[in-house]
Amino acid sequence: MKGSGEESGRGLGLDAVRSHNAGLVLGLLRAAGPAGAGRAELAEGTGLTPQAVSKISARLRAAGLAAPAGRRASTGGKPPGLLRLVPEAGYAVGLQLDRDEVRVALVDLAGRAVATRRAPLDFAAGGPAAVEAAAREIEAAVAGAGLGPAGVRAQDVSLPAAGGPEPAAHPATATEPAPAPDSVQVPDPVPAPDSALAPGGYGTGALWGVGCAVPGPLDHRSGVMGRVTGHPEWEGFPLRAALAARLGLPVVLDKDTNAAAVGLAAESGGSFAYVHVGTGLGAGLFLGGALHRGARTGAGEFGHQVLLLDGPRCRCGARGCAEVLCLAAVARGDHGGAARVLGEAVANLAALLDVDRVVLGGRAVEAAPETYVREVAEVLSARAPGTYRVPVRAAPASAVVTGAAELVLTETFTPPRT
Amino acid sequence: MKGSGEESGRGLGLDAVRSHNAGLVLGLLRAAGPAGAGRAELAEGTGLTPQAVSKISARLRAAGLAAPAGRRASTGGKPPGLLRLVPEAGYAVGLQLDRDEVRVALVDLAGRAVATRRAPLDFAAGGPAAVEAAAREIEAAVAGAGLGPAGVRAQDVSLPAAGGPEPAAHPATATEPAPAPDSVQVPDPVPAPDSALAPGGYGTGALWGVGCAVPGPLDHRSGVMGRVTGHPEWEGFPLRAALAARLGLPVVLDKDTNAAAVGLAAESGGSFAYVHVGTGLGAGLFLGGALHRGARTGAGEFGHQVLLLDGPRCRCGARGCAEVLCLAAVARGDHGGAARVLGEAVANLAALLDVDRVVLGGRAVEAAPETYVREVAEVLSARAPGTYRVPVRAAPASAVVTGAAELVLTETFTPPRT
DNA sequence: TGCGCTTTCGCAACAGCGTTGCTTAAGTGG
DNA sequence: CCACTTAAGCAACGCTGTTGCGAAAGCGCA
Repeated sequence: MKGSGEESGRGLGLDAVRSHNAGLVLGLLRAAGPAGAGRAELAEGTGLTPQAVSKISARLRAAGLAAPAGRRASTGGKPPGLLRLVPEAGYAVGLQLDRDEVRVALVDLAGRAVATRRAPLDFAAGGPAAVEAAAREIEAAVAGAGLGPAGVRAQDVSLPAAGGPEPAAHPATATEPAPAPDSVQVPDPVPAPDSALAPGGYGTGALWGVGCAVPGPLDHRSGVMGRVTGHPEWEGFPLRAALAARLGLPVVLDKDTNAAAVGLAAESGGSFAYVHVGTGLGAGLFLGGALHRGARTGAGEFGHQVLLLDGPRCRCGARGCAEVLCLAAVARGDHGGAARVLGEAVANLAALLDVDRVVLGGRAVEAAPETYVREVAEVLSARAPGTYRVPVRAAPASAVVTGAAELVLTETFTPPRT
Repeated sequence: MKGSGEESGRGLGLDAVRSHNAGLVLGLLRAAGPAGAGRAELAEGTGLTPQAVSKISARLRAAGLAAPAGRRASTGGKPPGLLRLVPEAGYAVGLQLDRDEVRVALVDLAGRAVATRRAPLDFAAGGPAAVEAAAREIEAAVAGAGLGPAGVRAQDVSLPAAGGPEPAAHPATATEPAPAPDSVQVPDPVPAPDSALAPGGYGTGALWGVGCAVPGPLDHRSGVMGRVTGHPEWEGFPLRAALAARLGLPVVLDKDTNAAAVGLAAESGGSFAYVHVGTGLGAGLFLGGALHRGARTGAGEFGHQVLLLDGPRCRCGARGCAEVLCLAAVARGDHGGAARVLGEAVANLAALLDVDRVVLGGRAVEAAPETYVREVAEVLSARAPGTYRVPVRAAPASAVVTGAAELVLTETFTPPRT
């Protein structure tokens, strides 16, 4: 009955305030990286009082999510004590079920993948088989990283670091209280969306949940699959519930394009579109600080916009869709032509939504990233009404898996708007 | 320094909680209409405790924004006391500056226009002249309705009701404390976005502000005009500041399409697109409970999406824009053809954003509303991927002016999501 | 008519949020 | 060596929604 917003009623209580502000501070800490941030800049960045930041920081330190990170040089007074995020305080699993493979990424709170796996997948075998295959890959990744039910703390294990080596510049008073190393707490299987920072909730090294990214239509709220093109056997399969039951973890289900968008938003914020060129054309829309899923999780159906009235017929029934034009060019190996068609479609989108930037991804883009970025940017600047140029870049191939993990982490972090 | 969110920092405080919850209750009261609503359903609708609703209601009654509205029949226990919105507790001015006329609507808290005016406007005369003309119309409308600096209370004056007669069904214990009838408080000229409900803020019958809707590009945050097509003399004109200085009232500036969308959202909520067919094609996007303006108030540039690659050249420089195709048909008098082109563009939009419904407006639509609604709905259902059909309807011709006033009122009311 | 039941609703006490006022700590710079 | 500056925390405060409980008010059955 409290402020934990159901869906229609969204009355706020004190807990909502605490959760929001803590998420804001965590978002800033995350953006600050291992160097950490001072309380003054946290206060500046959040609009809160320094004293409020102190109280929130104390709660975060008590929860093990933040730790002191030394002091910065003085600017004439007492040098500020820095605070940093403790990345190994929690992990999220990113799971990508694609048409031919399954990918898994174990991601820490800083957003870094500490373990990744990929394996072939027979998508046509249907939901239960895919759940089983995914669960095995997840368990292997978690076990390999030294986490999971066995209960070994993360920092005791040497992990195959994905990124570069961490700049170990913490000459600090490492007062990290080293919580009881005996067990790893697994959160409640039922998702508790905004109570992540309740005192005592979660534990160091715990798995916070699984974010699952799949292509095709689905319902985000219920976690049930829709009619995946070419795979009618998936329609109506309750993928989220099946994964949650199999793994004993909270699961968030979303389209692959949405997962990538959420992941990219954690890096840079703002409002933008992630455009995916794979089996079809799709887009993830991050607008005004939040992902836009639409009324029925159908937003981002970007490929079936008509670009050429009376053009060739598309599998969707219409004529001259961007998808049929673009994929025909890809099939010919004409990435330049595909990119120009894509550019027109993206320009339509950019004009309609006034996005800050555009990020391209998907297998076709990975095949020739420079071509796509160049051609799309070209069309965009030719079509832009004013002098403003929308930046275009390509996403890494891992954007979807990593973003899937971010679906879980986003519930705790509130990214600072840019 | 408090929770009144600037732009980047959005730390919440108690005041934000109060403001949000009060807005939620006011939104429900507004939706309930003159019949009023019981405390239990307000608690249900907000997710708050009945006791919290009681406290909030007491504040609203003290502020004059809500009043008792009798009792509902018992369901076996003590009959609930009803609460209703007091529409005459405040007014907002809606101002529409179009290319050939100025329109003004004085709107009460219930969203009803209690006075309207329209007059020719020489848009080419530039900003200052338009401001002066608009100010005169506003003053005339306010004086005619018995409000304004003279300070006559609204309920003492017979108003030219725009809608039907109000169903006077209030057999209640009218305990309305009748605040001092001597003066009408005019709010601070500097907008105070979310402190509208501070005890003692605003007064009964007061003007809360002016919402100004104009075509063409502008910056919502700064209130400065951009390059209006065909009227370069408007570029850079600080319309919001000029109006605020001339009128001594807070002013909100936005595109006409956005104003209409906000106004329509107040009626029915949800997420939808308002599509305007006038001098150009534009759209107002109400997504996920909030208007989407985009990074530079440029969202809704709906007309310059390319529908026909290598089609006829548009004034924007591209080829085959929806606008050039649609307006060519309108110029021929071929509303059916224009509507079908519009339908394709709307279908692109609906697929991309997964909206609940589409509302059509603008002069071309007013000329043949049934044709546009029918043809657009036809294209939409032909292109819809699933069985879901997006409802299409036409907006009244007053949608933009009324919505402009709603730009002001929205800061106080939080519409319940649907 | 009387009594039990249901529902409404407000008073009073409460826990928890960020804020304010003030004190103490820990550096820099003349 | 002593102002001066900046940082950080303790304590009190105002305010939020919440909880507990009792009074008020109508229904329905004996």
